[in-house]
Amino acid sequence: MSSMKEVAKLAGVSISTVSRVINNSVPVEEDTRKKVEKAIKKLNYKPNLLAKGLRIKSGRLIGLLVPGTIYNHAFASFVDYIESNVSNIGYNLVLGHNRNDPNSEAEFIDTLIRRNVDGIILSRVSDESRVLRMLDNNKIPVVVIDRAFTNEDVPAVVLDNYQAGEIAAKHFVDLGHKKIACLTGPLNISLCRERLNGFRDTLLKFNIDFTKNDIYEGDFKFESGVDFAKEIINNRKYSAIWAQNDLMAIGIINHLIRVGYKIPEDISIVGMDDITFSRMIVPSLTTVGQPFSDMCKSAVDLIYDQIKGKTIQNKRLIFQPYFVLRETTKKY
Amino acid sequence: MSSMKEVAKLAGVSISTVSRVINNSVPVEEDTRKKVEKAIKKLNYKPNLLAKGLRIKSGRLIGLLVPGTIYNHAFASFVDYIESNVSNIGYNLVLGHNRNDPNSEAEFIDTLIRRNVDGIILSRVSDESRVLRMLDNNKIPVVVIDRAFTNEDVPAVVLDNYQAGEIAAKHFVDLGHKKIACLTGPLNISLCRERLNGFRDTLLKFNIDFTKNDIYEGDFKFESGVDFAKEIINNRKYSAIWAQNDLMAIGIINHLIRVGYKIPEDISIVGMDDITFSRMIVPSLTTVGQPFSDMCKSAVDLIYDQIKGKTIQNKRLIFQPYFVLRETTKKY
DNA sequence: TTTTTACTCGCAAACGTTTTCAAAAGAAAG
DNA sequence: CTTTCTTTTGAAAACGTTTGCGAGTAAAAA
Repeated sequence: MSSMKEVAKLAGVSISTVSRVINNSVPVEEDTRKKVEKAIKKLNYKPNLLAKGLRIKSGRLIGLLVPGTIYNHAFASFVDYIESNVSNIGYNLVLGHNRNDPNSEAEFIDTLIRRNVDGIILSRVSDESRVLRMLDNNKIPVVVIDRAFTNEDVPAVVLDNYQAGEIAAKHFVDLGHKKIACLTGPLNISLCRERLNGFRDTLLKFNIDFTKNDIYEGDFKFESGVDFAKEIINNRKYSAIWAQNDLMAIGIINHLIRVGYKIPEDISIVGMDDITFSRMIVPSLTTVGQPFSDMCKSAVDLIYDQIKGKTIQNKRLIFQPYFVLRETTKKY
Repeated sequence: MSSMKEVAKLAGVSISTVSRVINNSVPVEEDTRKKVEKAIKKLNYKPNLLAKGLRIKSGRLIGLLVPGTIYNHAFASFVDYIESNVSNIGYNLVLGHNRNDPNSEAEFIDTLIRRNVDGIILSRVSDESRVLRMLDNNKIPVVVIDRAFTNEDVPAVVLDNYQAGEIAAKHFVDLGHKKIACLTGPLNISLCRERLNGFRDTLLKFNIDFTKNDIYEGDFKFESGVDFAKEIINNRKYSAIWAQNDLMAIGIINHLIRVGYKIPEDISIVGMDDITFSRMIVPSLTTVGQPFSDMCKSAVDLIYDQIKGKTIQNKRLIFQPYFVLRETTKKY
């Protein structure tokens, strides 16, 4: 790798001049600019990003912490979309998995800081307060996506989860269902409760019976859906089920089909997320989608605004879920 | 962020001493070590990685280039597994998507070099020769995963794709199928041809008719499977189909079920990859699996060996596919 | 012509580390 | 009591950039 010094020597100018034509921070005479540019081309020179970063205190990096993409396809989308947007604004993405281990999570954040990252995007954090403590010592732009912090000061890109519940419930109401269950995610997670609230409130508004007993707590995994299905088939109590993510919905469908149910004839099922696979199964999954692509774009926009020093007016960007009618639901 | 200078001042020693206790490169007296360690703790000091990297010419980063994980779930696994292993050896992962655009691909590699990455892992490259040219100017450890370069000098972690074809074919043979088709990936990709060769050779060895006409070229996407299914249902010619990845297999199944086929009663289908979703559909997909986790571990091991200066004996690590019997195949 | 102003450019410090070299101090040997 | 050898430490250069300051030159104003 050639350095500025070599470019400078070849062009017969000083290092500072080379720097100036590269960043064109200060006007340099057309003549010398040409010379420098020629030298740069000839040596195929590219500025070293560590040196630059050290000097200007910016690693030109954005960190992304995800819970791991294998068991939840939704996060694979996050990684993809975020990388694209990060790349679009001229940064690189350094990726870390939260292994449900606060320590390795903290260690990752730590290396990010030590790399002078310009921003950090977090989705699902093991230890919120610890992360926050690490972060606001150093003034690093942050945004959480998918799950807001309880601390309302940290910018967040989230879904209107309450409305997601409303949408699912409304769909069941429209179809005339009366016996409805909900398979939630872990209820210590607030977005699961919000979804549930929207769902419950809407059902009650339409005078549909829905009690504690109709709520089942899952863990967002496929098996969780299977287990739930096993649990409810004994008493054919429900005609409709909302699972709070597609993976669990697919688990439910999987088991119900296996034991001979017809879907949607025997039971209607709605998922949530609209992962790519939900349209690939038969019957294809009716679901409440999240605009992942838009949310990711907003997340890095929000980081970028902070980098540029804009004060962000709206700390919480709320996106609306959309309804995807497919084949797993039917009039009662 | 505090710096070495502050630690040094607080501990009443020189910067060099601080450096020495941190890297314990050179013995320092127990007394002063204690003092320094106390100061480090007190200031919560962590070495800046840009400065360090600049000095020792190592960004402590490993770059990963993938084609994008959204449309092919297999690559989501790659990202996950690679990140885990990279993290295990104390490095961070910087992720880039090859957008099927040689230019943005080149630009990504370029920034990696400018960041003094210690290694680069490539899976699916748009412009092999260009990437190679960029890479061996600078002596950066490289390994390709999933798809080997034609240049046999660059270390590769690949599947025994020929054997994958054999496994699929053998299974059909064992089940007594005679009319067999293959939906391949893009045939300009060598691994697709290898898979096909293994498949074809095995069928022919068992005197099963298999000609050009039984080969259909897909593009590894779901829709490709659907289209293929549409094409073949008119003449119920085949009793068994091998799709060269699960996504296409799922597409085939999807459409066949839709038009009333029973699987595996009417037709047997085998996929390839063993992505997480292949066990979640009904019927679950019989498939030829790739040991992604092991392959990724080997890939970063191979990088690590190169970083450590070991000369790697075996430039091509070949992994064996495994067979996963599920529900989409049946005796003829 | 002399003075002022504007424009280019180079020097050198700085960013936060590592590492070579040598100095200081203490221990061992003569 | 020197001399020599170890051991521990600090000073300073280096990694490759950016940037404040001032010098030099040319153009504009007096």
